[in-house]
Amino acid sequence: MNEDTNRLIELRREKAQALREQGVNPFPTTVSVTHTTQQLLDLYGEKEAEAIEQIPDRFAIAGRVKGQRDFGNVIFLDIYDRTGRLQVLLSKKLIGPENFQTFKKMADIGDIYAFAGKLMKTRTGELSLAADELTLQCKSMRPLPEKFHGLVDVETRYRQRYLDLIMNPDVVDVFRTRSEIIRLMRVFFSERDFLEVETPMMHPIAGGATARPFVTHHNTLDMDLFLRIAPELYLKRLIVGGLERVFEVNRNFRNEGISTQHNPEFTMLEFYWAYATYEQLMELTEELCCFLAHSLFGKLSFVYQEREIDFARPWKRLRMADAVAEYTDLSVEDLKDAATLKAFCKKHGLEIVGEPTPGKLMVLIFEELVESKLIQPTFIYHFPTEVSPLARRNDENPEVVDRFELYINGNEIANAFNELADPDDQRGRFVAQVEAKKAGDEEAHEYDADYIRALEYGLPPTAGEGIGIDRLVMLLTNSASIRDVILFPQMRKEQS
RNA sequence: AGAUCUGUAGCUCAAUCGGUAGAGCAGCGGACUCUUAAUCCGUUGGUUGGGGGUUCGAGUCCCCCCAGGUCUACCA
Repeated sequence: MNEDTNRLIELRREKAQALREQGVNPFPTTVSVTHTTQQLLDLYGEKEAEAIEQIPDRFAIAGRVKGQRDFGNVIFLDIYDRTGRLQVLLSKKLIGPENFQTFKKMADIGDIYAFAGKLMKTRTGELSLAADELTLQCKSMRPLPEKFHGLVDVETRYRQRYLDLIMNPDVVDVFRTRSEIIRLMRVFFSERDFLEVETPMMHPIAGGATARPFVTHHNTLDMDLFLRIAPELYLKRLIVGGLERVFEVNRNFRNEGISTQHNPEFTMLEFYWAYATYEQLMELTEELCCFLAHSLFGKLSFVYQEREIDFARPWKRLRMADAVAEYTDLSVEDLKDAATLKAFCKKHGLEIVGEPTPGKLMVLIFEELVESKLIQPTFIYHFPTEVSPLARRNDENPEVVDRFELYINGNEIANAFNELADPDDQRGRFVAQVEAKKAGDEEAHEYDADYIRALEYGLPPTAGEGIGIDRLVMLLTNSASIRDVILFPQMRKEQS
């Protein structure tokens, strides 16, 4: 139905107009509030009725009216503020017949009111505010969803998150937890002397990851810019600058598909630690995740989608080659032979593009056949050099880099490595990427000359890591879709 | 991008084989001074996502389009 002709909205408009004519502004400035609903419950919820009656103070709360039980000369209201719910008792006796009548005629579920009065206990023993004063704080023009089933429609929940938040307390909890996780991360890194920084979101060169970027344009400079796909190259410039320990919590933008695991803009924690190695990052990652789980749950295990996830340390560590050997019938020796790997891929229906190296084939097999089986936290390390253009080679085996990814519940949660500090090696890797790009690899890196210049000044031995916050929040809030942990997930345009 | 499912009143859902579009809640009118989805009586509300087709007749069958969910692909 056309929203402009909806009779429920029309009725509320008429009520607002009637209020104006009575001298009541339906959209006033605020009145002072003394307590939240939770404060009152904490202070007086357990007290006996007699004790409550002795309290001479008046209290003022404000919130949305979400429920109403009308008994003629007395009305019970469910008032919700950010902390929870309190019952308000409105009676003709206390507020006077005129106010009482006005409320009955003009108030709707969804309106926001402030109430002041003394506390009381009802016959059922529930702490309630017996209002002797009420002030409309906002006239709501739209009816809320039904009180029992609430708002279920997933599309409406995402498009109108405000309504989702009004109706579904579980959703509020998820976003409170998300906020708490990010707060704890800041505590964790601050305690370890990491400096929080903000680096550009608009990059002249989209670097630091392999992904297709969003392109935008700066009019005055008349230049195309890319929304960042990763902050990595800027954060490492800061390590060159001597900051030594930095972290950033911010959005990355990747012009890729949307799924339960992917949103075009997503939040990444990246941190860089000079004079540390990726082995130390594994330790730090375990510490961080355990700190989060312990802070949230008071223990290290939790259930995700009916599966028990256990953060108890130490976490499993597997070289990628060993992981592939463990989860397939290939041997570590087979992994060096392109022909064997190609045959294996063909047998398992894995699509091969071009003439990949054994390393690339191993990664393909890993991603297709192994990843999803890594349920408990597992570090996979020693990635092939050719898929890791910014990572330092392993000293014993230059074919692999000192890099790991963390998998939990079959999902990549973190990616980390010893940073490549050798500017000539880095230049060579960029050149290889540029050639891959010319050969049609849309996601290959571009050549970043200033980054090479920075490396030429000297990057101390550094390890760096990125942690996908949305996915970690999914795990820790038992959310099945990334859209459930992003307040306003990306949607197509709504039909008018 | 492909496969598949879904879209009916403000919300949550019905509607048998293709045969008069219905309920609960909300709303509106009324009763009620202790309820917790209050209760009771009465009652309004529909271009069935949009467009086209088949048919005597379409919410239902067919085609196109729009939006969403899930899986796959890309990716973190």
